[in-house]
Amino acid sequence: MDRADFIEQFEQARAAREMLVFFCSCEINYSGRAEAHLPKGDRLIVIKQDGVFLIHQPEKGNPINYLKSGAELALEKFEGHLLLKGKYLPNKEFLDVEIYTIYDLLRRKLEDGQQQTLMGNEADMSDAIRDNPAMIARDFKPVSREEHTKVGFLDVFGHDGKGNLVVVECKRYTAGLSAVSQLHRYVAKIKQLKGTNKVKGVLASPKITSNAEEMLKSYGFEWRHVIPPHRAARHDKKQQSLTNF
Amino acid sequence: MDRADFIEQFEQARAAREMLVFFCSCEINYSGRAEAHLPKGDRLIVIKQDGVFLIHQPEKGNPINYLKSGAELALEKFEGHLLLKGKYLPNKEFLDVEIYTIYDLLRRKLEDGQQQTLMGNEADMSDAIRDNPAMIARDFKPVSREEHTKVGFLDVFGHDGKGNLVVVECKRYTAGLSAVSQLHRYVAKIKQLKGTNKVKGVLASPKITSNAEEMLKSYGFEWRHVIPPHRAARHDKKQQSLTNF
DNA sequence: TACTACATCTCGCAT
DNA sequence: ATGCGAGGTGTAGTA
Repeated sequence: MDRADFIEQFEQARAAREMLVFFCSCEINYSGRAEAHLPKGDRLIVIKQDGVFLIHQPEKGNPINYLKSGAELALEKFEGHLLLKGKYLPNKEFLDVEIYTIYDLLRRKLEDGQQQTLMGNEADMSDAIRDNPAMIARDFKPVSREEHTKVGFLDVFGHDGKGNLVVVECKRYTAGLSAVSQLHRYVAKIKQLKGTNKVKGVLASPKITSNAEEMLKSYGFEWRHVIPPHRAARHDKKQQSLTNF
Repeated sequence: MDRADFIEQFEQARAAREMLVFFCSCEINYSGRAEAHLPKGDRLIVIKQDGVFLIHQPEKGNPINYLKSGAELALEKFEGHLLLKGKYLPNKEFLDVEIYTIYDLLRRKLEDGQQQTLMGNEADMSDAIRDNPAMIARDFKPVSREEHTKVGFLDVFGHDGKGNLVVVECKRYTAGLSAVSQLHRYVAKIKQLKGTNKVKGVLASPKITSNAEEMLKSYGFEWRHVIPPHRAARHDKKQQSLTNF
């Protein structure tokens, strides 16, 4: 594509707050949270209406370079080719793209005010536990869920019939060492805050690594095998009837 | 764009392993690690040569829906419109896109074998500490760096002149509670493994949150103010001469 | 703004 | 394949 034509398309797209995507050959320098350089190659460049700036290589899922929403963009001529300069000032980030060839370009105003509905996240898991406290223990009485406290963010918090406070940490996937550390932190804080040692820690997840289980036991905590609601719905019909009502 | 034309373009692009991007109006269902639904709206769809499948709304940086490299795609007619079905079998993930209108399309084989060079990551930071151990303590002697052990991944490990083992955990940015927990885990493991209590924990980062600092002190650990190399290069000329050699 | 934790996290590396 | 931790993580929610 002709250089002057590209400049015009770029300016019009930005002025109209349209989405702009193009294939090009380019070389990239990033400076900000790190320093990075990517030699010349073919890429897809996406510029969104809100300033989001994405550069994708032909493989792999993540953009190789990017700036966040709110970035400012400027296109200028530079030593016989084009220089597309992006900056995101809040983080002092700069993304400079030397563009050698523009192959193809699309631009369009996209209309989309929709939000995704999602189920099966960690909040849904703590919901299920609150509604079926027997998952944790016969005598477990949850009193709060997803609560931000001075202690931190407790997934489920309650007590049992023996005068123990109970802290439950949920993980949607295999719980590892960091999950145990997190639980340990919460339990320690609760002990300190309430001035008691009668605090139990429970980790609820569909799976746990052997190292994590060992560490969990060394702290005197317990693990409960809990399958997140949406997966229970597909893998276990009985579980579904428990968790979805 | 005409439906039959789109089908042909899609099939050709996939057969030739080209990158394919298009604007469309669509409705999306995802099932796999969670269950999600996104009502009809305008989006950018990107299909990469390796099967990466990205759907972007007109704002925000991350794709609203996606499948990873290796996904299989199939396009079929469905009740008067088109259905683009993606599946990623290793995780039993399914991404179905009902396409109502195709606005524009680009496809091209992109040639790019380049890799990004990056400096200023955590490894560079542990390098700098290894080369300037006085950053941690006058008498600190590093013996290893970036080492995978049974204990975990130790950024810098060494000893001081008083017979203490020293574990250093680096963070490129503000260290929070989880960084302290991580350090605590490493120190505990080292104590257990070496059968000694003479193990010191040091957290090195440019910043630390107040809660994290409090927790750090309660464990008897210490914090060192360390600026990652690439930022030191821009903010402190003296630091540059130390760290870049 | 600072702080915290989730994420359909992704990715690389080592076992 | 699993385990583990980094990431230019991004993003949401709260104090």
